[in-house]
Amino acid sequence: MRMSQLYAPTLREVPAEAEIASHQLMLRAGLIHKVAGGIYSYMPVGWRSMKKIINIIREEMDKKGGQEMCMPIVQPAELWQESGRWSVYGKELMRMQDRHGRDFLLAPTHEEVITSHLKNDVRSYRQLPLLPYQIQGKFRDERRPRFGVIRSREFLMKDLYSFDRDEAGLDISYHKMHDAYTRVFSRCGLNFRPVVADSGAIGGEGSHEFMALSEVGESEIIFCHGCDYAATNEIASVAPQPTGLGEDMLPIENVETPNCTSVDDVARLLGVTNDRMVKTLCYIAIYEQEEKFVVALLRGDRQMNEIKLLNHLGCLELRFATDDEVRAHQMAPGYCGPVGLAEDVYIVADNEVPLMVNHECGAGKKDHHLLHVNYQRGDYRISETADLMLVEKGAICPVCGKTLDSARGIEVGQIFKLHTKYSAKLGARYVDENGAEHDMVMGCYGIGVGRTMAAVIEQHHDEFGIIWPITVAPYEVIVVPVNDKDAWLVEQAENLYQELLCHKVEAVIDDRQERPGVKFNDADLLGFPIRVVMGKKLRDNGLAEIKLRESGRVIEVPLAELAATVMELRAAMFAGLDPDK
RNA sequence: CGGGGCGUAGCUCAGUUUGGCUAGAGCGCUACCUUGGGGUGGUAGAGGCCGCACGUUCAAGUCGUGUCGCUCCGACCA
Repeated sequence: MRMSQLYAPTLREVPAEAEIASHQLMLRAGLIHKVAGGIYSYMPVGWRSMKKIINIIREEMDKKGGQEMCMPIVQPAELWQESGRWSVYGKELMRMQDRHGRDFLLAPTHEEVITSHLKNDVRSYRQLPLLPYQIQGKFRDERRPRFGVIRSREFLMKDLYSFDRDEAGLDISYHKMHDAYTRVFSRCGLNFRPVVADSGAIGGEGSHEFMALSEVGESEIIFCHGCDYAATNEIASVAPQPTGLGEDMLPIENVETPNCTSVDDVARLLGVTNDRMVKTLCYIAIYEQEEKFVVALLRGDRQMNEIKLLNHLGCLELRFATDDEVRAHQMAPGYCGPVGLAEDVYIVADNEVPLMVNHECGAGKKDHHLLHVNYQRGDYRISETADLMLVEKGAICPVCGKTLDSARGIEVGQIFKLHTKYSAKLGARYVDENGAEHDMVMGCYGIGVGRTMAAVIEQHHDEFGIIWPITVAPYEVIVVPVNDKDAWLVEQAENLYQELLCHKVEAVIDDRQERPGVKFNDADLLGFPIRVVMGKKLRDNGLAEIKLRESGRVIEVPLAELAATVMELRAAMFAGLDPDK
């Protein structure tokens, strides 16, 4: 490609709308254009990089027995009514009607369609397992699109679905995908980590997210330095650390605590630390048919993980109870406590709470708290205990007992075990060797392609621009003749360029009538892994200069060895990102 | 969805407080000259529904109402 012809609308200044480096660079390098909020075009240079990522994914999926296909993004509501998601999925699901007034949607994911195909096409265990996949656009009407292509509404995703005859088969498929994902992200040059995850609205048990480590990531991950434990903070658990262990149980005291409605205030007034308190949170759990008042108990210094609570309750939504709703259950807002609550109130406690000795808590009466409360003595009732706390840095690893650390990550992929959630609803069954019918056992496995590209840039850039790993670089080499008035120099550059093309090297020649500084800056911005500069030194000493974008290393090479050297360097870069080497 | 900020040239932004000539700058773009190893210097140009609508006024980029869009924080989310 000739730089003079390349459709790469680069920007010298940083567009005002972009906050993070990858978004700014994608805009500045002309990789993407915004069409509407959360909706982007991939421009030619950006799309070349996307195609590289797609090909890597495709190769790894095919290696594991995946079979590529393509499903529609516009789907009829009936399918989603059958699976139950038409009513469950919220406003994120883009719904619409056709000219006849029939309901359709823009697919945010494709479980329904693929499952309905398998239902029609697969009868026998002999046809399983099957691993169909596609690389398709998806649409989710995000409340708040952000960070360019990282959280967009329309996005490109690879989604593979596994269909097995039983759980053992699912385990095999799941492990295949875990391995494939590790290879995909390694080849893309990402610093990533698979972590145990919540399976969210898609449902099912067993899930890993693949996190590209980055400070601008939207997810927090909790991991252990002492062992392999790593999980999203949505699901991370810890070893319980109840306070007061070994103390004698003291009699309950009712004390006045005027105007102290927060844990901090009360603890300060009583002269205890927050971890000696139990906080009582009142929620309204919203189910499809009903609403339920829920009291949740947590050690005073912990934060509630509402995702855990929501999953535990099995409800659709969760909100704080209003002051009136709290009063309706014989409690005072700001002074709630579990002691003396009516029998019909559902009380769920974090695992730590029932083990705590002599804790303080609200008295259920305005301006009063109770001291030395003990569940084990029967001071109050708990309906159920569960893991409810939000795990933070510094907590204790549930596996090895060491201290946990935290980091932020961009979620570039996720794998789920769906089990029979969709096959049962949609009737995707097969007959085994004994003639018995079973639901197929499913898994689903997604990779955000655009997000992966953004994560690569987020991890590989400097103040001058993008530093592409060669495996996903739009072009591999740029040839820069320094002086376009020097015919001999231009000719040498052309020769090299043609020779590289002959060897299937993806090369660009900067044939623009620009100052060297302009060419160098654009080369840095666009992030070509290898830059060849031909200038004065070539004329005077017969030496061209090769500069590597990543290390900044400069090598001076005689003209005769130039092409061979470029190809060696290129091969070494590929080898460095090959998980088999 | 709640709260804040912003919509003026392709991009970054002045101008709006206190309404008043023909709406500005830098970058980019076009032509020519100059320069030729890190965004060279110069000359001449092109480029604007001042987001949209309605209203107030002799007069609106500037004031009011509405609306659309963008953005940040929060809530939420495979």
